Amino acid sequence: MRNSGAISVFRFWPMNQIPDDSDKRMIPKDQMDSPSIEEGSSVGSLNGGNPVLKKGPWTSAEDAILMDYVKRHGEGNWNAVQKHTGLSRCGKSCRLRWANHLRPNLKKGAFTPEEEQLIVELHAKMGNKWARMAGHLPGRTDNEIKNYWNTRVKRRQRAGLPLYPPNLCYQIADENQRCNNSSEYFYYGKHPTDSLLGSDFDICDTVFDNFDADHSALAYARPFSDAAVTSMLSKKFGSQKYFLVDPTVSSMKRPRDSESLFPALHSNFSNGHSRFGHPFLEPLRKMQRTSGLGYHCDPDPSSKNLQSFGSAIPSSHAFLNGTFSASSPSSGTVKLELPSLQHTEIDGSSWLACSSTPLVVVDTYGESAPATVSLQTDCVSPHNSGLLDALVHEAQVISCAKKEPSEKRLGSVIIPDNVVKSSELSISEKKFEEFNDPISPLGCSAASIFSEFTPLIGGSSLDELPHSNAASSSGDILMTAEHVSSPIDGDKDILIEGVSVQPDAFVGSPWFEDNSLQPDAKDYSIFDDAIAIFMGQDLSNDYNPLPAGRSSAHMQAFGLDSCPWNNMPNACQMP
DNA sequence: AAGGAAGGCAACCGCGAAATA
DNA sequence: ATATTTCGCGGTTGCCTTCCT
Repeated sequence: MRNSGAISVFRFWPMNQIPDDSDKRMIPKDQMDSPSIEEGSSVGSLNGGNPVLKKGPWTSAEDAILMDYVKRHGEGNWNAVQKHTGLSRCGKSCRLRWANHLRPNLKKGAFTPEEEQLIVELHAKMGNKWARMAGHLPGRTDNEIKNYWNTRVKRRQRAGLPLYPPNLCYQIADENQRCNNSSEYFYYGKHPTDSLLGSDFDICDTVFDNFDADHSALAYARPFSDAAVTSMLSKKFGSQKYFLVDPTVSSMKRPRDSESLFPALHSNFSNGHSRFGHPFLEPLRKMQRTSGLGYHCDPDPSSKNLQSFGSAIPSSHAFLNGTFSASSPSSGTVKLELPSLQHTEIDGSSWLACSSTPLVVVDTYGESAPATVSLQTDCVSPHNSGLLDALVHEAQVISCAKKEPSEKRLGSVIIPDNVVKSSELSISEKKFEEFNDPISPLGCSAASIFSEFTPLIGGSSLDELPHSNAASSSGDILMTAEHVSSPIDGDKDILIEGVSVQPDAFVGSPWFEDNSLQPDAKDYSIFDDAIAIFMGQDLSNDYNPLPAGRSSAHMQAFGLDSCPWNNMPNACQMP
């Protein structure tokens, strides 16, 4: 029994995990001396008729017993395992062991780059739905994926990199545009609430099949079912599971200071202004209200500007990295579960009811009284999804609303006219060329964005590519680049980077519909806003020094001497 | 070489949904 | 219809290994 069982077990172990003597290595010290841990001794001892269920690492003998049981009885009815075999393991533990280690066709070992990419994409769309993600990765377990992701989060946090590759953003953006044109934007249920119930959120299995490492040919990406995701997320928010804020990780374990990791956030904290008036931040507001975090709820509507967000909302990384930086002076621990590109709201219906929800738009410049605007977006807004396409959609909304400049009706975000007028940011093709200059700081920085999915030469991990390498290796065309410079922590500039994309990614999109030949600065500003969100780019840490004159000129133009985000779109205040 | 920190992995726990009695 | 059981998922923890100082 013991020998044969052990042999059969070993078939499923990778070479580096053969559970021979290593079993003992894994045994906690307090169990090492216990006879029950020895091989073949896992048959439960009875303690007053109730077997003492064993915990901790499994021995090969236990594995053999479990496998033998499954062979005979099949999977399921895990609680019966202990009864039939005497194995001192609870059914739960048996199921877990089987699912994660013993079942056939398990793929062991490190994830391949393809798998890693797939995980990233899946996570961008699904969030922390490990089991579902595992369904897209044959031979991989949810636990494996989960561990991989958690490791990735930590690793990229340390590196100050966004969790999601930019090409994901464009893939979604491009696809959303296509779907928008075909009137099947964002949800597929008969009614938004159908999918809101979370019943029919399915990721198209073909989405990632053709995902190419060089991201030159973006596969069809079915747009997210934002409502379904909303359901998922709202559930989490409803249970106060927000982003994970782990002060120990964030403030103690990070080798880099918090500012460098979440510079945008930091800058927001520093300046009290958020760059993004994104409604997905509202849940965090609520969270803060209840958690006592830094958010100051100002009852005065006139003060409902971005300062509220600025105090605690990570404008980029918090959402892009899936974890909330504790660089903020948060005094408490708030759990923020969400995929990096997802946001949600506490009340899942609030955003869906967008058509009837007036938004109070506050001009942070104080040049106009708060205005109530009606959303002119499609009723089904992606705001609630928090996914990539949601952000893209919002940017598109902004862009579309631009067509009505006199009313400043921008859906959910208002771009102050004066920003554009005074920004000197009209980007010409010449500027593109300038920014595309690989020598220029921006060129390098922008290109660095794409490091993640830039094929490595001799590298083993997609995560390890240094920025500088990517800068030169990226052959993408830098479509837009915009500097917004402002002193951050002294002489640091914030570089709001343009994004290198596939040239056709936005051609024909609302971004350029009206100004395809000479896109104005507003388009790019909007575009970059969204991109900056997507990228989670280390806006202040990955900054690249600008030429002094240029920098100062922009600073003056934006009036950013004291606040780098002053020119940012005003937030819409949800009632 | 030693100690500590970080990484990585396996397993457990709590909760909720589904199935069953 | 209700209570109980089973199952599955996601979050978290603990331990070992590896890396760094």
